[in-house]
Amino acid sequence: MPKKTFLRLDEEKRERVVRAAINEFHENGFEKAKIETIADKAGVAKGSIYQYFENKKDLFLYSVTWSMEYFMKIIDTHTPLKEMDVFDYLLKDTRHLSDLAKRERTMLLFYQDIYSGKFGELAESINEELWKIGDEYILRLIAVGKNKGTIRTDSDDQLLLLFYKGVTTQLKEHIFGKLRKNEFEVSESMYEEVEQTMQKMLLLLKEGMGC
Amino acid sequence: MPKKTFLRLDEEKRERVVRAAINEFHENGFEKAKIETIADKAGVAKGSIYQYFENKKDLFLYSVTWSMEYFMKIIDTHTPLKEMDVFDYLLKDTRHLSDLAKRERTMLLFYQDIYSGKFGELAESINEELWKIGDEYILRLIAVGKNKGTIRTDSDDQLLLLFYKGVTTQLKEHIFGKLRKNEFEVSESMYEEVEQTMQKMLLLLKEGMGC
Amino acid sequence: MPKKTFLRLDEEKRERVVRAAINEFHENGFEKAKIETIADKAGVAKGSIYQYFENKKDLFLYSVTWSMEYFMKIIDTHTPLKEMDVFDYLLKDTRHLSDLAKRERTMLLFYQDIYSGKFGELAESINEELWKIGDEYILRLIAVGKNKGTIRTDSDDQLLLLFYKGVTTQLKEHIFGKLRKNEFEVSESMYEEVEQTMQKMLLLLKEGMGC
Amino acid sequence: MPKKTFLRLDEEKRERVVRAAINEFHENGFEKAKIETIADKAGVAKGSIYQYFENKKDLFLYSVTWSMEYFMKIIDTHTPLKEMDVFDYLLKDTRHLSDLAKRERTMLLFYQDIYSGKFGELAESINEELWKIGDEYILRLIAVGKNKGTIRTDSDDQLLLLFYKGVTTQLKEHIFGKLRKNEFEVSESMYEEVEQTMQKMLLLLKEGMGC
DNA sequence: GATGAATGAGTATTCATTCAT
DNA sequence: TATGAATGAATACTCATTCAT
Repeated sequence: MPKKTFLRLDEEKRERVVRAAINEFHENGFEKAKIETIADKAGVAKGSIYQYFENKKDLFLYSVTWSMEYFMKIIDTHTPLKEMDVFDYLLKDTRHLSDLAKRERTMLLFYQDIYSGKFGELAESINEELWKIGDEYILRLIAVGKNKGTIRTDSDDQLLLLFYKGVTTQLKEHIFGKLRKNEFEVSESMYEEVEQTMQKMLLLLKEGMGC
Repeated sequence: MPKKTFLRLDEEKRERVVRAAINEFHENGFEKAKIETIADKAGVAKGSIYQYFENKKDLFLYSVTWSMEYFMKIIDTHTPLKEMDVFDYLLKDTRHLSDLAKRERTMLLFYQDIYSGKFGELAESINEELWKIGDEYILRLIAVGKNKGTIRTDSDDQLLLLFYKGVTTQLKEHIFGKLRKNEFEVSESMYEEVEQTMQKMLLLLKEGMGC
Repeated sequence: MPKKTFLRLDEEKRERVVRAAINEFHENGFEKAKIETIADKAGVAKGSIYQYFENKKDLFLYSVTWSMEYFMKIIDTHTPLKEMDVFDYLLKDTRHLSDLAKRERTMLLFYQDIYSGKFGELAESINEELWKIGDEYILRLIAVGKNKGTIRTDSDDQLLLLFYKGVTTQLKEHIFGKLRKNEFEVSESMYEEVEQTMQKMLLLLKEGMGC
Repeated sequence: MPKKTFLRLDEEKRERVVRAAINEFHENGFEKAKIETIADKAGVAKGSIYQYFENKKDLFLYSVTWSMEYFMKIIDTHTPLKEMDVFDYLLKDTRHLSDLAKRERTMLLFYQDIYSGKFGELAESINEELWKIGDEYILRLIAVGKNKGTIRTDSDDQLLLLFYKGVTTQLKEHIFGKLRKNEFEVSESMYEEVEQTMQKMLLLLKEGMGC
């Protein structure tokens, strides 16, 4: 809900402002984030921020929305929905992560903050919607898998979703943690290691850990 | 790292203070939590808090430690480590959750806040340790499982840990969410539903989702 | 002291701007009155206001002057100075009040604000002049009355002025208060009541309250 | 509605704070009055003001109440209600004004600000009560006068009240204006002049201006 | 040890005014 | 001339922390 003034600004400036906000919110959290710092980072006057947004919270909420839409667009581009396998999707999606992490590190970290509930009730409403969208996407993949015969049909979709999300979320966080440790510089050896982990995890996902 | 003064206090008062702190930190987050409110909730003077702890952060850190130790004790009591199966452990652990949720709701919610990274870098150091302890516990269970032949041996322990944690974490959150919705009042029918979900998830954990 | 630009505007626009200003200043006082709101109310751009007036104060001062001149014109029209009796004047003037209150409520309220000193030193200079003009008017009526023999001659004019103003001001405020309570809808019965109050007050003015 | 903290303070400090507030509010009006300045004038820290009062408005309202009660007390002391004549009351009251003006100039000016409606809706509720109390006082005097036969009985009390207030208010303002011009230094000659004005006005009050 | 009054650094927000288009 | 985006000075209010009693 930015003000009209903000919407009339040219794209470049708008992006500068939002990225500055995202950066500050990620670094300091909502409470400690300073509007002045955001303004400085964006190269505008403090007062201008208030011509663009109602208040700090408004700016924050917009930043959340913006970053989410940003990723949606990217994901849409890279993972053409139709007829994909859940398992392939995982591979593609996870591989894509390291690319993104390099180019849009801060935004990705911010996204993680939101996702992990760091901002608490602040981002809650938006966050819930985010979850729903993601869930529906996966549910469709599951349906496809059942049809194709790659996914067991004796388990209901919601449960499979839970299972899938649990495993993949953990995997992504694991990989992301590794990237962070290397400051997002991916060496060849590490790339292979990650690739192997993914493959193995995929196996567990398919076959389970029992015997 | 409370001051000596605090340690000399009688148990009951100490607990009152910590619980007040936990309550406030959970409700408002670190930044917005007010020392005065904590003091009021605990029925002591604001100044007294500063005779017990160095500062707000100190009190927070102690609250984190305290709540973790509190749960450790309980878990230790309820799940005697030796010779247990990972899968049985999951059932026991998860069932135990609803009991706890009723008796120690706030503290459990606080624990979740910590675990989910809501307090960011603040609780990080402590959090990491927590993770390690939990991980080691599960790793031992995995080793036991491999020995007994209930867990596949062609996957390395770290990967199995990742897999196990992903699934169980998600499951616990799912169940916890349900409890929260019902304001932690567990009906018989709901109990059965949860029980079933657990059983099914256990199956997926063992056999995987593929076919 | 508006700028030339303002004076070149067509009458209608000028009036729109001043009335918007009067409205805003009456509703919120000088400090809290917002230039932007005035601009909006007048249907012009905020920047335009600064092309018309030096600053907020300038606009305010002009609004004061404008409203005063507005009333002067009306009073002049309705109460032809010559040869009128002070007492008749009071009746005419007071009766006129309810008419005005209906047509130009806000402006009248604004006028009252000025008169009662609500704007403090801001309107002081202008206010003083206003007083002088009003006083001279009444002094002339008093002189006429003394000549005609309707006013006692053993009291000096300044004192009589003081006396007259005290009584009439109070009366007007009383009547105005009544009007306001009825939201300026004058019923027949109320009209008569007011009329009687005026007549009785007139008697006291003439004969005093002693016996 | 000051906070408990304020009420626990010793009298001297409380008075220092209120007087500082009155001073600042009178000099700059509500909007432009600075809490920091008030704190400085009172010799306390800015933050302390907020331990004493909820906010600026709270402090203001208390200042109004305080000053009104202050004058009530004084008036009560100086003008023993019983059996006094309205006309004598006027003389006593008015004479008393110059005394007060010297000793408690600022507070008297503040009182005038309130009375004249300078603070608008802010002081309205309190102001109305003030009016009522004052009115009742005078109404009683009028009743006494009618009984004694010093006041005409063919006019109803409310009207007489209106009349009396109109004249006396004007007179007081006139005298106060003179005092202000002389910076509240009363010379002997001026004293006599004022005394005469009062006597003459009293005559008009009794006998009216007609003949 | 307990208390709660005192302190002041820190910050979100407002809005008159300027100025480029 | 009209517009509305940009600016930053100004200020109420919060709250962790200190300290005298």
